[in-house]
Amino acid sequence: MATDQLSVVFAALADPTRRAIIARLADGPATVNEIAEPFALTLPAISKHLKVLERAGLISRGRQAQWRPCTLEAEPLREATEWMSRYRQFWDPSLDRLDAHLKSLMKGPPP
Amino acid sequence: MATDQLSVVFAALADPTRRAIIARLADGPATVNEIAEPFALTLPAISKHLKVLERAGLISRGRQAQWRPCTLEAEPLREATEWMSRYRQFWDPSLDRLDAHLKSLMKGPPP
DNA sequence: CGGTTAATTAGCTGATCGGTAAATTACGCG
DNA sequence: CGCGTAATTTACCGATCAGCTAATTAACCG
Repeated sequence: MATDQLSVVFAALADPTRRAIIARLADGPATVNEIAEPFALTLPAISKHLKVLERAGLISRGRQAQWRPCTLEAEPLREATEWMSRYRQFWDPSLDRLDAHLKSLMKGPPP
Repeated sequence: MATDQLSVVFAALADPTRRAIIARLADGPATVNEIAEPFALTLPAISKHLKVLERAGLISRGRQAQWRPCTLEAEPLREATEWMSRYRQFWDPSLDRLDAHLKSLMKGPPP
């Protein structure tokens, strides 16, 4: 894909397994084995997904003995949402410029 | 990446060239040559990017003589935003559960 | 019809991705 | 120390991706 942060974040989200991991971490931190449990994947595969999420800044990792608990870090989601919000007028009818214009017209014509 | 629609949309957004194309189309429809003009890429490369955006449902294409004008279709952005909004509480302080709890406490303890 | 312009398709290449199996690191404990 | 458990790293594979050049299709114009 590319090297800028936003691209890395979107690329990380473009995989159902990684989105499921995020969903799991929304319920609280978890170890790698706990995260891997629901998936029909090997541990190394999960480890790679976690690395992708970490590079995107979407998770952080602690260190407790031999466990490395993962925690959701949602800040990049804010940036991604921010980028998309620039186009919100194109899909949110309540923010459509024409819609707003028509509404202002219906409130009464200018003098 | 994967085959579900959300993955396709995120994958499409995970490229700066494609995001720039979206930004361009926010100013109105454009032909392929117009879209390609600002980039140091060949036309076939742009054509491929447009196909990716089209598969993601982010653009639609008309047909006027030999021109194929592209139009922004932002509906998938709504779905993507919707998915991210599930985790909004993790980055938006005003939506944080603990934050809300503390605020309600400060308004005065229950009887 | 032939010529021009717009855009796509075909075919190739190098890079990256997602997965596995096997080896390795790191820690806790007897 | 040696063993078990957690997790990562390494090495490798097939598939997909992003880019190019060259060839092709499609539509207009004279």
